[in-house]
Parts: sequence; C-alpha cells; structure tokens
Amino acid sequence: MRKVTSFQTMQSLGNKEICILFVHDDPRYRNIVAKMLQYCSHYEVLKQTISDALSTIREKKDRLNLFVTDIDRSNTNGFEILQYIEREFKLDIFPLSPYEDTKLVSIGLASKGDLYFLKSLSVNDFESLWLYACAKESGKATSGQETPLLDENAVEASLGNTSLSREVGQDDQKRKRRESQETTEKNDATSDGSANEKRQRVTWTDWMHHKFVEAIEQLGPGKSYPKDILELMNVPGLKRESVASHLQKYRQGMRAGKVIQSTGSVFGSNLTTYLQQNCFSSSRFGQNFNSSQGNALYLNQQPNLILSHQSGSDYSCLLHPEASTGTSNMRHEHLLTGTYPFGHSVSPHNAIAQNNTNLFDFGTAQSYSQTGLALLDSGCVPGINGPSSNAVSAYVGYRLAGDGLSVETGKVDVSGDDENGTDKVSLSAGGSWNESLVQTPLASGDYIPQQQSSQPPDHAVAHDLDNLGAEGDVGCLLDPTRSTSPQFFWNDDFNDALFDNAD
DNA sequence: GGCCTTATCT
DNA sequence: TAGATAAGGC
Repeated sequence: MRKVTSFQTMQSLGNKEICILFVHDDPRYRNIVAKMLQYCSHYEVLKQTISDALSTIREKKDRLNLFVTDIDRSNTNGFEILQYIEREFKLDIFPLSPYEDTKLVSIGLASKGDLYFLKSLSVNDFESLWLYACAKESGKATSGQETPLLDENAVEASLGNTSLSREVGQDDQKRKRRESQETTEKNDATSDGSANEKRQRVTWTDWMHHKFVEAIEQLGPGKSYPKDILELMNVPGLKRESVASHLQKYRQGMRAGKVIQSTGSVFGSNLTTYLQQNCFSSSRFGQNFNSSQGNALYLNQQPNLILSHQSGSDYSCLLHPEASTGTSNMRHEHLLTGTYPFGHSVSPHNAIAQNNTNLFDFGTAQSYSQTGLALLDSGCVPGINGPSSNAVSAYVGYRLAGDGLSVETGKVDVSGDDENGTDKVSLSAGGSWNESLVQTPLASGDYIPQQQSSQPPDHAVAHDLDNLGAEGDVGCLLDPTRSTSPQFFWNDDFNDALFDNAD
C-alpha cells in the first residue's frame, strides 16, 4: 500500500491548515477520495456543480488554497465560472479534464496556463496537488508575497507521474533540497554546503516536453543547443544539464524514428504504428483494453480524427473521439487548446474559439450543429467562424473509419469573407488535399490493422463497454437541461476493474 | 571554466 | 526506461 507522504509535508508546516476543495460528481474519483480521506482531513469534497460550489467558496475563501474541480459538462459556462472564481477569489484552480486521453493540458484560464489533469486522477496526482498547496501556503507564511516560482516548478515537475511515490520517505528531504536549491540558485555564497548535493531528478511532463519541442522548432534544425532551449523554455528551476540530457534522449528517439514531428510533413513515417500503439494508450481505458477485443469494439464505435492546420508552423493533434460528440462551448474550447497525444498543442485560435461554431464532419462532408453531432459516429473538426485575419486557411484531417481498419480523410478550406464577415468554408472528403502537406502514411493501402485477439471475446467487457460508451444516453447529450445524469457513465464493476488493473 | 556531445550509470 | 552523471573535446 502506498503511503501518502504529502501529509508529512503538511505537518512540517506546523499544522497550518491546507484546504483543498474538490468538486466532482463522478464515481471514478471515489477511490481517490477514499484514500485521501485516510490521510488528510483538511480537504473537502463536494458533490456539486461548479456553480453550486460558489457559495462554499465564498464561505471558505480565506482558508482555501486550491480548488480542484471536474468540469461540469452539462454546464456550457463551465469555463466562465472558473474564470470568475479565479478572478474573484484569487484561487488556484485545477480543472479536471473530461477527456480520457488528456494528461496535462494547458488551458487559457485568465492570463496563465493552468494545469489540467487527466480524468482518472490518481492518488499521486492528488499528492502533487497537496504539495503544491503546501508550498503555496508555506510561501505565504514566509514571504507574504504571491506564490513563489518554486511552487509551480515543484508541482509541474511532479505532476502526471509517479516520481513522488517512488521517493516515499524522502519527500521532506527532497523538498528541503528544492528549497535550498532555489535560494542558492543565484547567489551560492551563503549556502550551507548544498552545492555538492545530488541534483533533484526532473520529470519531463507533457507540458515541459511540449515547451522543449517548441523551443527546438523555434531554434531551427542544427541550432538547438541546451542553453538556448533552456532559455526559451523559461521553466524556473530547470537546469541546462537536464535539458541536455533530455535533448540526448530526444535525438536518440528521432534517430530511431520514434518521435513524431509537428512540422511540415505532418506525421512523419509511422502514423500507422503510432495510432495503433497510442490511440488509447494514454488513458486508463487504453492501458486496460488496448490489447483486448474491447479495444476494437471501442474503435469501431468512436473513430478518431487527426487534425492539423495549414498556416505557418503546422501543429498536429489527435483528437479524442469524444471530440466528435461535442455539445458545449467548454468542450469546444478544450478541443482547440488542448495538448493531444502527439505532444503538440493547437493554438488557441480566436476565430475558432468563438462560441457556437458548427463542427464539420469529414465522414459525411457536412457541417453539423454541435448538438446534432451527438448522433454522429465520426470525426469532426471545429467550424471556422470569425474575422478572416485570424483564421487559418485550411484544416486537413484524418479519421479512423468506422470499420476500424482504414483511414478516411478530409479537408476544410476557408476563403475570404462573405457578406456577413464570416469566412466562407468549403469542405471536402476523401483525401483531396495537397500532397505536399500530408505525406505518405495515408497512401492507398495504408491502414490501421485491427488488433486480433487470440482469445474469444470477453462478453463481460463488451457489455461494460456498451454501458459506458457514447451511446449510453444520447438524450443526455442532446439535452443540456438533463444535467443530473452524467453523459458518459461507468458502472461500478467496470470502474473497479479499471482501478484495480491500473494499480 | 563554459558549453556541447557521447557514453555510461542508476 | 528515463533521467543523471562522467568524461572528452572544442
């Protein structure tokens, strides 16, 4: 059994109260809640919507350190409420992603990019949050100033991985080292001999790796040196040596063809392999079912889409299948600003981020209203609507076809404004795009092989998959007033199986 | 000594 | 495996 060491950290603060408000309404969190309650009494779990939690926040605002919340998908104004809370109460907010395959995603809350957990928040993740809250409280007590950089650094370095659990029993030491490291960073003269201490192990989160890759692309081929990358990344506390080490691994990966670049010829040479291995592997769902019959079933139900845009530096992303059933602005926003499995983000795009744009479906070459999409079983890209000065010229996309075997393709072109100042949009399906933009992986004959199970189908799994899938309650998707039942639900047995297998 | 790269270690 | 460290070269 894992020991939650962050509780010790709290005690070291002299029983200073750390308060985390955790708002959720999802049975998947109950394991976390149960485990955390074992160790920590200073956080609160509310089963409310974000807006309902407002009164609690008002009541406790002075002693509240963090606000962790599951985005309320039935509430189309989820992000607005969060922004309000952040502004009014100056509270650090950690929204939880409604998407299974999201790890850490930067979202545009107010001025800074916040951290965004994957849906299946782990105990380790929660530990990291706890550490963050402690560091923040500690910083308040000592300096009386705003959150020190160290905090973000600490939490970013520890989020989304299990490094903390591996360092059980050393956390206090590590933390002290971190603290002393920070104070001695600029002027090491007054140090207490910490100079020859071991460097803290850096965990490269998706977020950091993304900044790393961005820096490399900015510097250009052959000019990416550790020092320059470090500067561009601008991650407090990160050391040149760590960047150099990461760069070495990164280059090794490139040589081995493992890294998919985000530039130019969009997907490199191994899209097929990548999809096969990673479509679902970043979620608990994928970890457990990637090699089972259930995976193919799931693929068939909810094809994927890969999207890239054409202007300037190309970004590419793999959209979670849920994106094709977007029903709210929140989801729409997320779709546009998230970091997807390729590790690159889609620029938050004003023109597209505007509300209420339709989505375009490659499979049928039609545009649909968001609610209408709930009935579709295909990949879509966000509609384009807004000043053309902000608009990109085209989107190209791929999706895994409904047969789970082939890849379908499509393109959305944007040209000029119509009389309403809205971009004219034309959409085509079937691979009619500029070949120089999209390279070989999708040439004819290329396909994503469906994994063959060596065992007979597990009907229990299939049954559960049926229960949790997008087809669970379509009415719920279509009708935002039916907010009481979650759009995607997991029955308890299935939920248990996921957690047990993952641990 | 600073920085980069590669090899090796953990 | 991923990240740290040692070592050699510029």
